[in-house]
Amino acid sequence: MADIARRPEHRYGNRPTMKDVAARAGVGLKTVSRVVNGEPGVTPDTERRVQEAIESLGFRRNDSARVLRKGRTASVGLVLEDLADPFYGPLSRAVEEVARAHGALLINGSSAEDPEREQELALALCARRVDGLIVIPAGGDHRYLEPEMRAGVATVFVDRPAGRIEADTVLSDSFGGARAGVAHLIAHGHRRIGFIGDSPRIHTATERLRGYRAAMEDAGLDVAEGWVSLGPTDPERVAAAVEAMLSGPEPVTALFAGNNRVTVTAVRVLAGRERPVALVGFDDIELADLLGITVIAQDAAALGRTAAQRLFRRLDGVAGAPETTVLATRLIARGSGEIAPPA
Amino acid sequence: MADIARRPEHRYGNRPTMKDVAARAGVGLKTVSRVVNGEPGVTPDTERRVQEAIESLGFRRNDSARVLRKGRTASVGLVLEDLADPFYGPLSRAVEEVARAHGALLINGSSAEDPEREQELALALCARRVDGLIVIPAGGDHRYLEPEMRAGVATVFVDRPAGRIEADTVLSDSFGGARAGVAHLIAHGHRRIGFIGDSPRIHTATERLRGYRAAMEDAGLDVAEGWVSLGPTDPERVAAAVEAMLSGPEPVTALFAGNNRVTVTAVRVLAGRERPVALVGFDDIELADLLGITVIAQDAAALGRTAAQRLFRRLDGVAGAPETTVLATRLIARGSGEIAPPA
DNA sequence: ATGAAAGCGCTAACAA
DNA sequence: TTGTTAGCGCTTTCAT
Repeated sequence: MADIARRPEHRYGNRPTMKDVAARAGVGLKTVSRVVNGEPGVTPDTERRVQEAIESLGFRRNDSARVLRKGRTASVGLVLEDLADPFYGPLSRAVEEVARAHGALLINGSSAEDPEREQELALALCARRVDGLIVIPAGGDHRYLEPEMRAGVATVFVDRPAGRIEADTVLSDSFGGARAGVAHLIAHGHRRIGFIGDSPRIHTATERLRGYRAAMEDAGLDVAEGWVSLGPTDPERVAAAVEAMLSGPEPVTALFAGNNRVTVTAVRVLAGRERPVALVGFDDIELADLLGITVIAQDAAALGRTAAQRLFRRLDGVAGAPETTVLATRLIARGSGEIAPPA
Repeated sequence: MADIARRPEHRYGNRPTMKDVAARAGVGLKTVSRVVNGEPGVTPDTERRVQEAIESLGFRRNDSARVLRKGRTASVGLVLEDLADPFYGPLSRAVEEVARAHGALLINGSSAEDPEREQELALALCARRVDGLIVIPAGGDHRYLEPEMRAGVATVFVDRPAGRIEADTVLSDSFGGARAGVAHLIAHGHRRIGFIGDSPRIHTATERLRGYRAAMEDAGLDVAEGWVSLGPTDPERVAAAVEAMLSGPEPVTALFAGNNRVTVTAVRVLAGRERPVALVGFDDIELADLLGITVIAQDAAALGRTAAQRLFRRLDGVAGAPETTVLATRLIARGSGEIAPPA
């Protein structure tokens, strides 16, 4: 049986095809196709024979071939930063639900905040001919997607705007949210307020910083050197930044945390101090209510849902210039943001 | 130009194919294929001409067609319960990382704890000829996957075992973890301990209940009626269950929470009470350290990583009987589990 | 080094 | 009602 050993790798584990089913049922290929796809024009008797052949052979239609022929994959791609981040889980789930309502599957990938990996992922998804692409940008230049978009890949950017390219976009109001959060601290009597945010490469980080500065300026307050710290959001860096702002001759009496990771670390550091420090964080966190953390909440699911709806509207043929939607944020006062400065 | 209007829907937005590139570059189709795939046997000059044609046309290889021909999709499917659940985010991310290391993309779908939806999703993924499938079971009968597995779809079950079918499986030690958690409460003096868990349809829920009963029995303690409550984990149901166990003539002095959602609700309810009640929860939660919640932690990422590694080992041709791996859990004492019962 | 032809498994278009 | 033919865009095989 030498030929068995020499047989080429069984494709798909050597699964039966419509041709096999047709042979087994003693009908034509197209008849099988009709039965499999529930198309009319098959007598009940023929249909039964085909069904039997399908079951005895364990046939399942190969959607790869179908896709090739039909030209639509019924799948959309989502490139996000990190699926393990509690902010992106609900976002992804919301996209999935909309996709499902449109009969599409979701393929997602994490860029790990690496622009090259973002590009690699997005292009791999395009090569698989996803019908549409939702991208949470890691990089600042998305011209690499221009040929794809021109070729008909519907694309929507979420959470952060696209770089150097015009495209549909859905954002949260980072500027307005941060401004409101800082104004809230000011309203509670604070004058020396620190801002700790993500790397300035990230659009939301700079927008939130802009909101902070606007609120300070609105109140006629100066921002001293050392009150602003942007950078990676690993616990070590953030903890050091918090400590620095709380030490020295003119320590801040309140902190604005630029995102969920920063907030968590800030809460941990502040928990170990005797003198209370006010805190408002961007993004809501699980159990924040129990810890009394005041936050600027954005609705991750709404972000995903809105983006996916925009995507499918485009796929349904709605043309027109790219649109940007900005979703409002919401201040939730829970205690930490209402602590008064020391007298 | 009537024919333009009558042209069929442009496939893939009418993208250029290798044939187009070949015509443009004045070479044969196969030469383009060689350049695109970096195969040898092309002179630098020819290669340059092909590259130019590729760029000017905005060509990108259609992986759908490639897949059809090659028989491998370089993608794996993951069917989980809900991507928005903080437990599954890290699990999914871990699977993705392993897949990426093997050059594969991850397609994931949420079953929403609905067995029919699980099946629908899993079979849709099979129809797309994913190379492998990782399933977190929602249903209790996976015989529907038998033909697929026989046909060569590598399949691994995670977090909960497969129903009525033999398959590779990766689990956390729910029984042992719960037993250790309840023993911990007993060691701190509790005799009346309540258990609130997920629906008995879910394997981990019954396993954890079994662990609870074992620990009680080990200590020679009876389990009174009303101390055990299994069911949906929505906040209303859980809150009612907690209240019920804390009222009446013989209220429990400690609670074991069967999963992260139950723990969160339990903490909220207990926070509103004056008399302290001890609590140990299954699954770690963000900020649990700050709230002093004692938990039995399982490593979601390790679960995903282990399952994915098993999957790719199978895809690499490692045969053999299905194996079940059980990962250990870890008790993290933070205070809530060390509260003594009222004297 | 290069290309022509066959075919992956399916659907669209058109017979019969 | 049913079947036949011709591709979808690519890779494989085998010539040249």
